[in-house]
Amino acid sequence: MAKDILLIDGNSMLFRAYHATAYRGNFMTTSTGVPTNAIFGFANMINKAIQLLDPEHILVAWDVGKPTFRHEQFEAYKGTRKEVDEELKIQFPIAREFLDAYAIYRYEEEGIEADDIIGSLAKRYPDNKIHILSSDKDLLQLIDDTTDVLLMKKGITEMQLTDEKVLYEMMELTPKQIIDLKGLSGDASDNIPGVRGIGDKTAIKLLHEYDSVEGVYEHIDDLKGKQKEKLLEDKDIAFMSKQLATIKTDCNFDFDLEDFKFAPNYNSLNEFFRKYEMNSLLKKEDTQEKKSWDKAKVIHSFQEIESEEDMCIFLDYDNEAYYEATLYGLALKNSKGIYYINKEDMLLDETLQDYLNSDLAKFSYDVKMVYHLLNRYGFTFRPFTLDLMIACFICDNSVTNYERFLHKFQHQETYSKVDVYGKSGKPILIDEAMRLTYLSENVQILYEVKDEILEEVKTKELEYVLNDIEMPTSYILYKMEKEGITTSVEVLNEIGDKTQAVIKECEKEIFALVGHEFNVQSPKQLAEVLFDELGLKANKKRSTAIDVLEKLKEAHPIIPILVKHRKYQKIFSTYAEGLKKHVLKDGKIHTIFNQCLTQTGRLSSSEPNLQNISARDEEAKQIRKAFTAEKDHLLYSADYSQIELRVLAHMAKEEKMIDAFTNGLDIHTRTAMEVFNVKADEVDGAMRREAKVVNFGMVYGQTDFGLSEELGISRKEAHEFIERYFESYPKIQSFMDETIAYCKEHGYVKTMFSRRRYIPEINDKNYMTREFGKRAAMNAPIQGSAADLIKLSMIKVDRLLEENKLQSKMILQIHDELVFDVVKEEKDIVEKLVKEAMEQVYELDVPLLVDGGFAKDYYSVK
DNA sequence: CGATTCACG
DNA sequence: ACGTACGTGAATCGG
Repeated sequence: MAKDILLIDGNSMLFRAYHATAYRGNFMTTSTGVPTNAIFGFANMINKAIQLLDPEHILVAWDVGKPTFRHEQFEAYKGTRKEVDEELKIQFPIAREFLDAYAIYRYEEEGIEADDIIGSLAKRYPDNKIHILSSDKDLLQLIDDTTDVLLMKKGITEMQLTDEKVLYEMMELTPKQIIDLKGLSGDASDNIPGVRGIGDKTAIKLLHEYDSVEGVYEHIDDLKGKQKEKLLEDKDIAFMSKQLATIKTDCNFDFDLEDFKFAPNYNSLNEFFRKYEMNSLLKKEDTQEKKSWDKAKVIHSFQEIESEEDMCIFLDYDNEAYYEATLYGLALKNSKGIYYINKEDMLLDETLQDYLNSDLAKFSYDVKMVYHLLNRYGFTFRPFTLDLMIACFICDNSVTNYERFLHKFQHQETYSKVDVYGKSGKPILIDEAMRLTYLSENVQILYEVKDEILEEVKTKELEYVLNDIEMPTSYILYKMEKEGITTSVEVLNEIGDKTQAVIKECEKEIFALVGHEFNVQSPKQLAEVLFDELGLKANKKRSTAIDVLEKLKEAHPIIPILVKHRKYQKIFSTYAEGLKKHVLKDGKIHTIFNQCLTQTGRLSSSEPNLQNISARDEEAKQIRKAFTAEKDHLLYSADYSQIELRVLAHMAKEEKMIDAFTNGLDIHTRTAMEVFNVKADEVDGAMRREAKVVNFGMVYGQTDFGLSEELGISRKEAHEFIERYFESYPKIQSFMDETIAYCKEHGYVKTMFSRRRYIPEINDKNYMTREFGKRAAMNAPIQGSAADLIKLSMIKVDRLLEENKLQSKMILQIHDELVFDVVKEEKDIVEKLVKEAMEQVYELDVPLLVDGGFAKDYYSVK
C-alpha cells in the first residue's frame, strides 16, 4: 500500500511560527542576537506533524522571495504593501538551512506559489494518502477522499486534522465552497479582497442558500438592502477574488516521489540546533526521540513516597471557569521520582492531607489556583513557598501565561492543556494516557526549571519582591477572592430598569432630531450622522469620543443627549447587567485578582473587574449601593492620599515637595504657589485645579500637548507651565532625566524595592514608540513603588488581623484603597490597626496619609 | 478579533 | 511632519 505524503506550506507556517512566538519585540535569539523564534516554532510544528502522521514522504513548498502574480494584483488593488518584519525576513533563509540540515526536501519555483505546488502535488498522487500542513484556510479547498489538511489552530501546538467531515462540522461547507467563501468574504492574510462589508459569517449563510458565488448572483434579486448593494457594487471583485482563491492543480515538476522521501539526518540536524543555540531541540544520537520524559508512577496513597523538601506539585484540573474547574488528581515530583494520585485516592488520603499541612517546602505554578482547588475539594494546607509563575513573571514581565512560560525555557509540550481537557465550556472526554503524559511532563519541567528561575531571581535582585512581597500577597489574594463581596441583585435590577428607561427616552429624542433611526451605539453610524448628515465639523479621525463631543456641545442640541445616552448605556450594560451575571449563589461577587499581568506591579481585577466601579459621576456612582457589608457588618474603606505624588517626592528627593508633604500642606496649592509665583492666600480655585492637573500629569510623563488638551490652554502656555514646574521642583526633572538615561542603558527601570519593568521600546527606531518608552519609563518606578507599598500594607494588615484573631476580612484592593468587611464589635480596632499599618508600612522621606470611612454599603463609605 | 469607547486608580 | 499622559477590563460593533 502506498505510503502517506506530507506537504507543508512553508511560508504560512513560518509566518505563524514567528507571530506565535514574538512578544512585543521580545525575541528568542542566539547569543549573538540572531532571531530564532520563528525557527523554533517551525521546527516544533513540523516535528509534531511528523509524530502525528508518520509520513513516508515530506515536501516543504515555498513562495519565491518576491511577490507573485496573485499578490501583485491585490496590491495594485489596495495600493499598499505590508512590510514584513526584519526579524522574520532574516529567518527565511535559516528555515531553508534547517530543512537542508534535517534532509527534508524543499521546493520553490518562480511564478508558482507554494499553494499551487501543494495543489498540483496533491492531485498528482491520487493513490497516496496526502496530508497538508498549513495555517491557511485557503488550502482546505484541496480536501478530497485521499487528501486532508492539518490546520494550525492557535499558537504552535494546536492543530486540527481536517477532512471533508470535519470541515462540514466546522462551517457546513464543502471543500470547493472554500473558494466561493474567499470570493465573497476575502482573506486579508492571503491578499484576497472579497466583497467589502461581507464577512465570513454572512458569506457562509449566503453559500448555504445559493451554493456558490455564481449562485448568489443568479439569485441577487432575492436579497435586499445593504447586503444586495454591497454585493452588486463589488461583483467584479467577487469573481476576481474567487479566481484568486483558486489553487492551481496542473503544474508540472521534474522531481518525483523518491526525491522527497523522508530520510532524516539527525547528525546534521543536531549540528544545526547547536549552531543556533536551540539546545532543547537537540535529538538524542540518531534517534527521533527529542527528550524522554519519564511517566509518573500511579500511586494510591501519599504514603508510598518519601516526602521531602522541594516537592513540586502540579494539579490535574480542566479548563473550565476559574471557580468551576474540576479536579482529577495531582502529580508530584521530588528527587526520588514522579508520582500521580487520582482524585478518589486523594480524598481518602490522610497522609496527603498531613503533608499539605506540614511546613515542608512546596512549589507549583499558579499557587493561588492550587489553593482554590485544594480548598474546594476539602483540603487544608499551608501556603506554598514558591510560585514559579510569579518568580518567572517578575524576572521577565512579558511572561504572562503558561505558554510563554514554557516558551521561555524552550520547552515544547507533547500535549497542550487544550489537547488534554478541551476548551473552557467545551470539555472533552478525558484520555487517561494522554493526561498522564501531560501531567508527568509538566511536573518534571517545573521541577527542572526551578533552580534556573531562582538563579535569575537572585541575579536580578528580586528575592525581596518574590519572597517578601509577591508570595505572601498571593495567599492573601486567594483569601480575598474566596471571601468575595456581598452584592444586592435587587439594587442592580432597580438601577437597570431606571437606566433602561432613560436610554429609551434618549433614543426617541435622538431619532427625532436626526429624522431617522440608527444604531446609536455604533461609532461608525454615529459619525455618519454627526459629520455627514448634520454637518458638524469632524476631527481627523472622525472620533465620537466624549471629549470630542464636549467640544461640539454648542454646535447642535443632539450632543448633550448623546452624552447622556452614552453614560446610561455604560451604567446599564457594564454595571447593572454586567455585574448581575457574576453574583453567585452565596449572594456575593468573587473577582479574580491577576498578579502576573500588569507591567508596573499593580494587580488587575477581572470577571468582573471590581477596580473600575464608577466613582466620579453621581448617577453612575449609585452602582456602589449594590455592594454591601455582610448582614450586621460594616464596610470599611481605607485609601492612601496622593500616594504616587508622595512616592515621586521621595524617589526624586525633591525637597520643596517633601517639605510640603511633611508640613501637611495641600500639595496642589503649594504647586500653584510655585508655578504662579503667588502667596498661599492668593491661590484661587482655578489655579489650584490647574496645578493639580500638572501634578498628576507629571507622574505620567506628560507632554505640553497633553497638558494643553487637558486644561484647554495653548500649547505654548502649557509648555511654559511645565518649564516653571521643573524650575520649582528641579529634582523632579533630574529624576526623570536620570530614569530615562538608566532605562536606555539597561533596558529596564526599577521600583524602590527593585521590581523591574523592561521597556524595549525605549531604544526603538520609531520616534513615537521611543517617546512612549520614555513616558512608560518615567511612570513605572512611581506607579510600581506605590503598588509595592500597598502590597506590603496588605501583608501587614493581614498579619495583624490574624494575630489579633479578628473576624473582619480584607475583601478588595483598588490600587490605593483597601476594603474590609468588618464585624461591628471590631470597628474601632480595625480602623486603628488598618490606618496605622498602612501609614507606617515603610518609612519614606514623606509621611503617608490614609483616609477611611465606615458604612453599610460601598456608596456611603466616602 | 481588532478597534472604539469608557469605567477606575 | 508626526501625534501626544501611565496602568488596567468590559461591552459593543463590524468585518
